[in-house]
Amino acid sequence: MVKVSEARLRLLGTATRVFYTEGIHSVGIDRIVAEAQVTRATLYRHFTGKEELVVAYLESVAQLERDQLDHAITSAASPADSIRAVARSITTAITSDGFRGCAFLNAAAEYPDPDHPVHQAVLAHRNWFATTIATLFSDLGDANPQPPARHFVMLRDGAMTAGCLTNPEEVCNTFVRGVEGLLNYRTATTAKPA
Amino acid sequence: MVKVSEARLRLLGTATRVFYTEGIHSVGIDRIVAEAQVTRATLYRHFTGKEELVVAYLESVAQLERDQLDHAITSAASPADSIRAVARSITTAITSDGFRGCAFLNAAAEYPDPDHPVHQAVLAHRNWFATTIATLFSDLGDANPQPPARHFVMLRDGAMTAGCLTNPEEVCNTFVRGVEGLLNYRTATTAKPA
DNA sequence: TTTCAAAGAGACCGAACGTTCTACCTCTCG
DNA sequence: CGAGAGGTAGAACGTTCGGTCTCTTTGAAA
Repeated sequence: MVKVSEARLRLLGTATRVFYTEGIHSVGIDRIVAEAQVTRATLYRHFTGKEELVVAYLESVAQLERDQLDHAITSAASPADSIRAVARSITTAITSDGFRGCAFLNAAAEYPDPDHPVHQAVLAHRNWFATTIATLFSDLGDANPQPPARHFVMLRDGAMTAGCLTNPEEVCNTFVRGVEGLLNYRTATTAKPA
Repeated sequence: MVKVSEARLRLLGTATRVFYTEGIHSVGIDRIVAEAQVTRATLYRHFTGKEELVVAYLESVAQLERDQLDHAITSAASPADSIRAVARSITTAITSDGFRGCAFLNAAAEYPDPDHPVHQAVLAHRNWFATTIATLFSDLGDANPQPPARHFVMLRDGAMTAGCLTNPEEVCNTFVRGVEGLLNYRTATTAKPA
């Protein structure tokens, strides 16, 4: 049994919460250290610096999303239902309390430099998501799953971004309509019975 | 003739460029003052502080977008072409050099507090955009223009956000396909000949 | 010519930033 | 028992932050 440091967990937990709700550049490590009830020295024993803490924050969120998506997909009855389950997990996120948009898109807005580790972490997670969605459309019988997958991701990005700027329910409605339209259009053209 | 301060123009110009390409919290006023070849005192003579400069930056971009959109709309032959023209202005932006996403979405990511003036400036511009698009779909003959308008905005947000994270051409392709699909679906159901 | 606002030059402020340091405590494992 | 890792506590580092200050120079209108 690997003993996971208690202080490290508190550190990463508060970092996740504070970075997500308030932004990254806006909050200093003093805030995180104080709210995690940890001293500065402890932070720098577990992380080389703020940058590494930010990357760890994003990777913890990425792990969470991967778990959620895996669960949603594997517990779906059909390929089409898998996509609907993914859509539902997105609408659930958007309508949940304290929703502040996509952690990765927000991070990318703060770290525009493509070479920066934080930006790279964002790109890595987005690549995983894109290929995962493409696999779903491939399972749906589409020979060329990229176009509908990109369409789905575009709707998802728009919904996640606008979800904390306008009425979340309306955004969710528009999103699920779009996804249903995408599924209908696909079956109407590529025509392989579900 | 109202003499517009030369220094103020330089200030706002460099602020626009630097804030857009590097983010807002990341750059201090020293950078802006230095690149604008202006002293600190001059900055604080024209703006009460950094916050006001940020708002001025966003409003200058908003003015630019309004002009572009007005021109695109008025020079279109039909209501449907107006929407296509708007879509084209978006793809043009995405594929242009130095594209870093939507200035407003990026700003919102850095200012999550809904009461903050910067956040409010973002919301104001987004409201204008939403109503403008809704008017276009209304002109297209749709009795209930909100759903397709929201769909359009969602695609736009997704495209603008992803346009600087993945291949811009692919994003544009997906976006115009989505818009065309939206127009087709609309005419196929609401059924008023163009 | 006088006047006055705009701008330049640059020192200065307190605060916050991310980071490093020493010193001491307290477990657990060998 | 003793060593060492992980934790606490807190001072301190130099830098940058946003913002204010005084003083001088410029230039055009009154």
